[in-house]
Amino acid sequence: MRRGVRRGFLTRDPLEVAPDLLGCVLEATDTDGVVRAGRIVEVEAYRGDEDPASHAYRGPTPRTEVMFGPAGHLYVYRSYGIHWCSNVVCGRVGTAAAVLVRALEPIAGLDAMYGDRAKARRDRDLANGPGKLCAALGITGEDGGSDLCGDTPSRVHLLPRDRPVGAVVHGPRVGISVATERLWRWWIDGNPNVSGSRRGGVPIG
DNA sequence: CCGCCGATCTTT
DNA sequence: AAGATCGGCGGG
Repeated sequence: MRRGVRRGFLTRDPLEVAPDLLGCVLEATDTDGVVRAGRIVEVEAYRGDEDPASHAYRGPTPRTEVMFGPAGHLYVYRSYGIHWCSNVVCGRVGTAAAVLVRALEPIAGLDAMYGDRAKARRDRDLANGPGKLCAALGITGEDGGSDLCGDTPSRVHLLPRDRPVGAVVHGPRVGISVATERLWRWWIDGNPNVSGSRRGGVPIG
């Protein structure tokens, strides 16, 4: 049977998908067979064709190719030569929409996560940033293109919400120098696992 | 708590 | 040459 969210849930505009991903669970089975998982608490939307902050803004390249494909796959990129970062591809084939997963609340495999996050002292330090959560789940460039919906074999999956999500706020995306006026970052208000720069949030709606 | 900066790889 | 980051260090 299928494991993961329905692909149709992701075949929408990233501005709709992003807040809907809060509370969903990102899960990865590591090389020892240990399941590591966390609840998504912070996301950012990137809309390739008209978004100068998107890696896909200038059209497809070998790196960004997966973003132009079907929704529900994983786009992984190298950040500052050191970290890996994970995005959920969404939207229709031919568009380059994606949602960057910025932070998780760890819920399974915490002991294994500490093994790959030597600097973490508390649970909330394990995955409170896009590079940290990839390390915590053991996601690398080799996982790029994985099917998160589970229709084809994959060690990384995106699962539906397992509980209601509290108040959601949004604000500017982190670490970009263009299109900073767009409030395309969403997070769960007050959640201790949200990444460092969480100021400036305003209620949505 | 805050700001600065180096590490190190991919793309332009 | 710059970047969708992180963590160590120094100062307040």
